[in-house]
Amino acid sequence: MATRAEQRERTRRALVREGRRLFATRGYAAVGLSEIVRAAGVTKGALYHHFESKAELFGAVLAEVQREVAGTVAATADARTDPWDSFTAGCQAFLTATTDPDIQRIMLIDGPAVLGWTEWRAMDEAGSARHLAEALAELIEAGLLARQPVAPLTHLLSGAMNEAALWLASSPESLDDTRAALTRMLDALRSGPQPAP
Amino acid sequence: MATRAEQRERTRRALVREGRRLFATRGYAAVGLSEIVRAAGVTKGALYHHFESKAELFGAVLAEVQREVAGTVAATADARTDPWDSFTAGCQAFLTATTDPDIQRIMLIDGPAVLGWTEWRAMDEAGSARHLAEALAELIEAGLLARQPVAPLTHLLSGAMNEAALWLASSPESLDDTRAALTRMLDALRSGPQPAP
DNA sequence: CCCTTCACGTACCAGCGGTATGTGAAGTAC
DNA sequence: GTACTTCACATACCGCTGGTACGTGAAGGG
Repeated sequence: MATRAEQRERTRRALVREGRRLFATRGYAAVGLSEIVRAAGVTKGALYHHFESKAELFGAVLAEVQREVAGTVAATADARTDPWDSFTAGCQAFLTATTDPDIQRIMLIDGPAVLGWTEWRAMDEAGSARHLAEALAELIEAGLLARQPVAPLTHLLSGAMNEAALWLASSPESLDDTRAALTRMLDALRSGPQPAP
Repeated sequence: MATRAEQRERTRRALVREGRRLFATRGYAAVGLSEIVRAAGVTKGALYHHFESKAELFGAVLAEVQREVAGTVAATADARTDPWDSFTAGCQAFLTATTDPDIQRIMLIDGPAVLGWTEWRAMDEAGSARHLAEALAELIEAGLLARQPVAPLTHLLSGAMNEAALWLASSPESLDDTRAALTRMLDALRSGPQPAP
């Protein structure tokens, strides 16, 4: 019917896809493995052949989500030429992407609790947070931000946007206000030659 | 041996105390009820007489932690007379308090995942986040911050400090840099008459 | 054609959160 | 004092969960 590598890939994809769907809608703790394997059309033997634990399956799901968000942010930022414009556009894109409740549940709510904050941070660093750190470093080099260590500022801004996105999920009417507040905060940090308003 | 109210209070305190200790050191999911009740010197019957579920016990623990942190922040802020000084000192106090890994695990890592973000937010709002919102409102009234909706800025700053504290737990050598970055961010937001540096 | 490998399926288990019920001391009315 | 009620637990038990040991049949290699 198919080669082994193909079959393996298909099963793995099905598990990650259904796991993601269920984890997103009901949360990591509330969904059992039996439900996941049933939805994926396989058994627990298959799941434990691909993943060492329930947490590792969740890790694969989270990695996928991180890649998507990072891709969206990078695409938005790369579409701009002006460094500062690229930076702020990337931040707004991140805020938009992470306002999706499904992404939130996996990436921001369950992620740290299931994998531990350290591992979660490592995955975030491999995703959108890396873009943020690089962008900040470039802005400092270009003189648009005060010269300072990049890491603390990265975490401050990353945390600010994460929390803002979570809040927006329950207060969507505040989207414009929050965008404005974020822009105000970013602009306030700006130094050096300002463009005409 | 004792009145019923006294006994009840003692048992409840023991459960919350041991629950907090175990949740803090090993995380909510990794510690079983049997271990908690054994440490508290009671049985599961006692636990379920006081709390409706494991999650509710965790909620009581989280409430206690929130009260402590909020108390520390309020005490620090109230000790200053100048509004802006009071505000920044409160923020730094929050950063210091939440750098404790035990507090982090309960308040920032497991809290949202166990209780759900909405309920977690409500408890945060009842704790230190309320002080933050009030302080920001006063600063706006005093003309030290640009007139703007308070809620978005509250969440941006709250998230920034939460994430910074979590990061500091794994990078304690960056404490000074992070404090400086936070101060820089807060000062950047300031408007109106600046004092002489 | 045979042997090995591998991608699962099957059967099972310890331990978990949660519950129904028992029990004895603390409180209460007379 | 005594009979009755309330309450703060203890005991015994259950369904279900994540995890594991082992079986199986098709794919791949010589």
